[in-house]
Amino acid sequence: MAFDEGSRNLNFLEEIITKDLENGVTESVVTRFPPEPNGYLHIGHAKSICLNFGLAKQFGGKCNLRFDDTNPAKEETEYVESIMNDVKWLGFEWANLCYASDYFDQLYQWALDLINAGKAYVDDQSAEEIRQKRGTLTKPGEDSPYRKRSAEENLDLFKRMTAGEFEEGTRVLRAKIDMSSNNLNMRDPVIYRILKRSHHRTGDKWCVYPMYDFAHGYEDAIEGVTHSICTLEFQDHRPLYDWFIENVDVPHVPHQYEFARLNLTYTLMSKRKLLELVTTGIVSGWDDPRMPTICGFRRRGYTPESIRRFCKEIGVAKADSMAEVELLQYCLREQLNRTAQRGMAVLRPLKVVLENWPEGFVDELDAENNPEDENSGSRKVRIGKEIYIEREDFMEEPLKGFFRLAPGMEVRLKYAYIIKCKEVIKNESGEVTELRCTVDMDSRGGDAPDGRKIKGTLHWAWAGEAVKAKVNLYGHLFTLKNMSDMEEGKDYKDYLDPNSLVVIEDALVEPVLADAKPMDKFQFMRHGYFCADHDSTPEKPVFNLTVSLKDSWGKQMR
RNA sequence: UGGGGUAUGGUGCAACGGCAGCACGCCUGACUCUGGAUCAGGUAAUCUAGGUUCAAAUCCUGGUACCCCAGCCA
Repeated sequence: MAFDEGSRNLNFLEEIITKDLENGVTESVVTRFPPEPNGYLHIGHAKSICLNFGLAKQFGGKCNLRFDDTNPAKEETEYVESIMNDVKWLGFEWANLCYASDYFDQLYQWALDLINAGKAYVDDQSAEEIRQKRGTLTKPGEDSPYRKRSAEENLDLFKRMTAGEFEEGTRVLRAKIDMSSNNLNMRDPVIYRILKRSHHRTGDKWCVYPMYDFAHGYEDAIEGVTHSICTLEFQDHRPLYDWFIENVDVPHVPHQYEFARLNLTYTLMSKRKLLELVTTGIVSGWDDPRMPTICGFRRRGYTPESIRRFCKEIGVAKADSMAEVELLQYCLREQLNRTAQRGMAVLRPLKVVLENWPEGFVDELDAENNPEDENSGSRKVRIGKEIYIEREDFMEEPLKGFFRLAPGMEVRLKYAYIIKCKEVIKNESGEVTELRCTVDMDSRGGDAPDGRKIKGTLHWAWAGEAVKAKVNLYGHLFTLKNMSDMEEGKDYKDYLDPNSLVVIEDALVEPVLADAKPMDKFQFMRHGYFCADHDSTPEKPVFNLTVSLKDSWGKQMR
C-alpha cells in the first residue's frame, strides 16, 4: 500500500511532493511562479499562483516570484509592477523576488559550456531555412549544414554575436540534439537569438537573449526549485528541460510537472486577445470590471479570499476542463453574504405617495446592518410621505405567483410599514408614473397588529434623503459559454454581449451607501453585491455590480 | 499519417482491486421582514469492446474521442 488513509485525497501534485519528501528526494519544497511581464495577470494565473504559493506553504517550503524576462521585445516595467501588486493582493508573499535577467551571465556561461562540449552550435541559416529543415510531424528534420562546426569556430561566432557584429536574424545558437527526434522540440532547438533591443532591466548590455526552453530549467536550478509546475502544453518540452540540466554542471536538479490550465465559461483567457480588448477600446482598460484580469475582478468587487477559495474548489488535474463561472460566483456570494453591509438602493425608481401619512411626519426606524452577522449592529433609516420603490416590484396585472405590489395588494416596506396600493397614475402614453397607496400606521416595524401575513417585502428609498447614484450593471463580456466553440469564420468579437454593461444614471440609494469609500462592498438588498467604484464620491456615488443575488423569481420569469 | 497527454453525473474534483463520493448547478419542499440566506430531500456519471479476478472506474489487450507540438514567443 503506497499511501495510508491520512494521505488519501491529495491531488497529484501533493502526492508527488509527499512522496518526494518521504523518500528523501528533497528535504524541503521550493516552487516558483514565473510570469512573463508582458501582460496583466488573469484568473488563470490565479490558479497557478494558488498552486505554487499554496503548495509551498502547505509543505513548509518557499515560493519565489520570478519574472521570466528573456524577451525584451515584449516586456515592460508596467507589467512587473502590476504583477507584484496582484500577487500581493491575492494574499501571497514570495520568498525571493527574482528575474531571469539576473541570471543572464550564468546562462551565458552555460551556453559556452555547451558549445565547448560540442553540444551547441551557431547556425547561419535564416529562420525560414531552419523552419523548412525542421521536418514535419511525420517527417524527420535535416541537419543544418553548420551543424559540424568546431567548438572553436562556434565559440568565436557566438562571441561575435554577443558583441553585436551580426544583425538580428542572421545567426542563432542551437542545441545539438537530434534532428530526427519524434519530439520536434528536440530537433536542435534555438537557444540564443540576436535581439538588438533594450531590456527593461539590463538595458543595452546584451544583444543576444536566451530562449525559454534553454533558460527556464536553469533558472529553476539556480533558485533551487524542487517542483517546477507549469501547464500541459509544456509536457513535450520536459525532455528538453531535462536535457539542458543534464548537460552542464548545475547547482541543483529541478523537475518539471504539468497541470491543466484553467478555462472558465463565458471567458476569454488569451493574453493576446485581452490586450486587444484593451487597445481597441472594447473595454475601458485592463481593470475594466468585465475583464477576467485580477485587477478587473478587484475593481468589480471580488475579494482575494473568494478567488483563492475558487482555485481550491476547482482542484487540479491533468485533464483539460472548463470550470463554470457559477462556482466562482458562489465562492464570492458565500463570503459577501457573511460580511457585506446591507443597504437599500432603488435602481429604477417608481414614485409612491402614502396618502394617509401624516403631513410633515418623518419616522426613524432600525435597520440591521447584516442579519448574518450579529456583531454588525444596526443603523437608522428614515421615511416620510413620499417614497420610491423598484419599478419591477409593481405589476398592474400581476402574474400568478407575483407577491409584490399590485392594485389592491398589500406589501411590506422593509423595516417600516405595510402599504396597500389604491391607485395607479399614468401619463399620456400609458406609462405608470406614480402609485397612490395607503399605509397601515399600526404596522410600524413591519408587523401587522392583527397578525395577518404579508408575503412580499420591498426595499425602498425615502424621497427626503435618498441620494442619486450611478450604477454600473455588469454581466458576461461574451455570450458564448465555451469560447473555443466559436463558429468557423467567426471572431471572438462576434460574441461580445451588447448588454455586458448597462449604466443606470439615476438610481436612488440610502445615505449610508452614498457615504461609501471607494471599494467598499455592500449588498443592495434584493439585488446583489455592489462595490463603490474607485472614482465614487459622496456627491456622485458610483457603484459596480459585483454579482447579483440568486433570483428564483427572475429565473421563473425567464 | 509521428510524438506527448487525457477520458467518472450538466460542470469541476475524489474513490489508488472491495457499497462510485464531495462541491457547484438544476428540481422539490420547509422556513423567512431580502423571492437572499438557512434547512430537508431529489435528479444525475465510470468513452468502448474484450480479458484477468470471488470482486475492475482502478489491472491487461484492442479500439474510439478530445487536447497539445512543426516561433529566432513563453
